[in-house]
Amino acid sequence: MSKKTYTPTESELQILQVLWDKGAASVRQVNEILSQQKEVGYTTTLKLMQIMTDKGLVTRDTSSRTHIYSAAIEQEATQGKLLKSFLKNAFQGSAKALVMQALGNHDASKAELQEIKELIEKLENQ
Amino acid sequence: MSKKTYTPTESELQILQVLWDKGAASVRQVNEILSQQKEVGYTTTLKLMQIMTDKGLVTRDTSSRTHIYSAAIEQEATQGKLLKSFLKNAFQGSAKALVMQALGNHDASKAELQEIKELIEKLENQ
DNA sequence: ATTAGCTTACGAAAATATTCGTACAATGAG
DNA sequence: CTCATTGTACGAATATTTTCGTAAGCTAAT
Repeated sequence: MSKKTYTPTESELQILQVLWDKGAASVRQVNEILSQQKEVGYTTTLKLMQIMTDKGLVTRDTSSRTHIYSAAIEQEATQGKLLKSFLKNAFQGSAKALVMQALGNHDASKAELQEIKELIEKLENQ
Repeated sequence: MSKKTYTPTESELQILQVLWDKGAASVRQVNEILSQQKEVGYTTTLKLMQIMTDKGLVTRDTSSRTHIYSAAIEQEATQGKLLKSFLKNAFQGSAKALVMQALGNHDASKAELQEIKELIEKLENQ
C-alpha cells in the first residue's frame, strides 16, 4: 500500500462494480458474479483483489478465514475520474459531443430523459 | 493487415485525434502536436503509426519519401464504439448516470445545453 | 484421525501496450 | 561529391495488465 492513488484498471473496475453493488463480498461471491459475465478463474479474481488491497482500492476484513472485501473508493468519485479522462481521450473534452452520442445511441427511457432535462434546466438557471 | 477490426488503444487514439483534426499528416507533424501534450519520441510515434497501418486504423500515401497518413476509421463511429464499452464498464450501461455526471461536472455552455435539450425533446417525440 | 474441499499467498507466465535504439536509404546544401 | 539531416523499418526492451499453477493452511464430515 503506497501513497499514490490509483485509478482502477478495467478488470479492477468490474470487481468494484460488484462490491459497490453488494456492499461487501468474499472472493468467491465476486468471482461467481464475474463468471456470469466472462470466463475467469477463481485465483485470477483472488489475485486481482489482493492487488487491489495493496493499491488501497478495497479493504478487507480478515478476521475470518474467508476474507470479506469492500470497496475503499467511492463509486461516483471514481466514475467521475474515469469520465474525465475518457472525455479527454475520446471526445477531446467535449462534454456536449459525448452526451449527444450517449443519448443518441444508447436509449434512455422517457423518465430518464425527463430527469436529464430537469438537470439541464437547473444548470441553465445558474 | 488482418480481417479483425481493431479498437484503437489510448495512444493510437491520440494519433487519430490529430489525423481527424488535420485530415492528413506526416509522422513529424503528428509527433509535433503530440509533443505538446506529452513527452514522446519521434520513433515512438512512427512505430505506432506503422502498427496502426497494419491494423487498418490509418492509411498512408507512400508515394513520396515522407509518408502521409490519414485516419481509416470514422471519428463518430469510433467514438460510439468506445463510448459503448466505456458506458458498460464504468457506468454499468446506464446512459442516464453517465450523462448526468458529464453535465454536472464538466460544464457545457448554455448554447450546448440548449442543443442537448433540443435533442432530448426530439427523442421524446418518438 | 483422515481426507476432500475451500481458503489465502504468491511467483511467474502470458498477453498487451509503449518506448526506443540502431541500421540504412534518400535528400539537399555546400 | 560529401556529409549533415531527415526519413522509414523493425527488433527488442520495458511497462502494464491479466491469468493461472502450486503450495500450504483451515475446516468439516465421516
